[in-house]
Amino acid sequence: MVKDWLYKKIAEEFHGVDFDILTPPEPELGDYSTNLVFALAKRDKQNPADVAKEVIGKLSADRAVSDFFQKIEFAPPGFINFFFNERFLRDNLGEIIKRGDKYGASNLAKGENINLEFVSANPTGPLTVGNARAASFGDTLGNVFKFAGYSVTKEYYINDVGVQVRILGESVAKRFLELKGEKVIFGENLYQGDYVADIAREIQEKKLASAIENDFEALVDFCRDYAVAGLIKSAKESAEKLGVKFDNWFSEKQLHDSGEVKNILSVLEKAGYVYEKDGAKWLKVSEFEKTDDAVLVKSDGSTSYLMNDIAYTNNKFKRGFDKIINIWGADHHGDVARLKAGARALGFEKDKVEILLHQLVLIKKNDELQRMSKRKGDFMLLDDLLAEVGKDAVRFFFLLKDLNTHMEFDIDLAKEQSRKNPVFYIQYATARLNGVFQKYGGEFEPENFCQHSDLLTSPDELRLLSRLVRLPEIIGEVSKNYQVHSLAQYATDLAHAFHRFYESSHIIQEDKKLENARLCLARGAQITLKNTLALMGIAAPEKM
RNA sequence: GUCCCCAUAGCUUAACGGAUAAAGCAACAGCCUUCGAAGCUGUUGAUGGGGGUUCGAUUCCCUCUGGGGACACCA
Repeated sequence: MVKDWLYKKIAEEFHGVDFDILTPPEPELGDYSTNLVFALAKRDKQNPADVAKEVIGKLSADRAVSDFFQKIEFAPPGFINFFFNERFLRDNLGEIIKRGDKYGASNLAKGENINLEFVSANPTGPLTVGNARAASFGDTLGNVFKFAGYSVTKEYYINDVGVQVRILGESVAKRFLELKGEKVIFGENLYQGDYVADIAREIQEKKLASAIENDFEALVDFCRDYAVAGLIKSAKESAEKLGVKFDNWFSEKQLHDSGEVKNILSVLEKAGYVYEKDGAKWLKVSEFEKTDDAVLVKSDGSTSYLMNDIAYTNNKFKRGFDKIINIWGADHHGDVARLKAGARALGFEKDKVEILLHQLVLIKKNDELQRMSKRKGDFMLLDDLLAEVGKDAVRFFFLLKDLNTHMEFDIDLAKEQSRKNPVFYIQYATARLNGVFQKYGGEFEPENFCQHSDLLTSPDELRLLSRLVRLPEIIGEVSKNYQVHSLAQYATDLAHAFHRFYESSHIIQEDKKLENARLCLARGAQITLKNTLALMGIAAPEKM
């Protein structure tokens, strides 16, 4: 990656100074830029122009620098701008075509093993629109990790133990009894959604519970297990419709059955991080984080969510992961410090557990915001949205935005705007590219076609070439800063550069050498776009 | 009451502390006898209020206002 290379180069020449490699606001100003001169001028109390002259002189003398850049110039008040060497851009084009669907991939991470957990919605209802944000983001981040050379497991944690699923079981059981004509009190604390009654009807129609229908507790247990199994299956199907495939569905139940929860509790106790108060056992969170201590074992003897999650975290490390990353909704913000404290109490290093929070998706209805609540049965199903809008538009809609963006999801607006979703702007570029090669008809032969790439000299051709260089750099950055939306921004930028090229430069034409050169560029753009879209889990259609 | 997040163009969003704040949609004006006009070019238009730090602040700090979220022996 040129950007990293340039940074290291400058850092070598001028140590002890803080600087950054930036992208200039206008392409005309160059491909990279550095603010090094601001720092140097201040430190040495010198005029920026003089400092810049010296810096440029030093860098230009370096052969490797001039291989990458043909022009390096000072821009007041204190920037130095770098312009790609056209020869480098053409060489890079050859590299893209050679690497094909591997362009952008690297083994920088050397196989470091990451467990990426996301969505993990309680199996007490179907996936909703709110889950689509974490799903789109997590899946794409995982793809980027893999491309950057990490070994990644995408994981979904199933809370199939505890109060919530027990309430689900009770809800289904009562609907079941209702169907049999019994009068039941269906409290507000039960799950109100229609899907509960659907499951109950299924149980009745298949006569699955006839042996236990007079034993309420047994009925609840059965309904719970039956409903959870069905809802997990439905979550899998919904996720797959969104193009998300998890590598592992991890059941909380197995943590209890295997005795791991108890083991980890005693490990924590032996390490001295647990104390008793008010009949409960508490974790000394405050030894690690500026937060209150939290309960591990409730006074009724059952373990808390936190305790289970600490055992789960331990289980992940036991499976050999070097790093674990959880993507949680912002409503779990308060739990971040507690889980991290638990991991550290077990002796895991601070930065081995990372938790990314995304702001919640709010549903707007009748001009009123409301959180989607599974309990109240008040939500929009992911499946319904996908049926209306389509996978690609849904994914891109979420991927364009920073995780900290608070989103108001107006369903009618989403439907209306789906037609002008920016994803089609990008997909239209892939369709146009396909059209070009179809029109050309012949085989694409890189050896012959790309030997004329020095004919690519127009501003639009060079701009497109310089965009293509960026993909490996974006992937490297996203794999470190998790700013997945910059990949989506890049895709838009790339499509724009292509559309401009396409409009200004006719590809199929009389001059066969120029035609070859432009076909070569078109192929490079096609590969880069396809790879970018593939990372986002979005199709690159040949026709629209 | 305490803590976290957010406020940028009419709308949805970008901008590792850097240059004239960038895109899409909407509006307006142009561009199809050649590869797909779902495109291209141009115009209008924005950093919630007040302080501070800095050579430089949308970005960092304080404060006010307005929104979202969390403050359980629920998960």
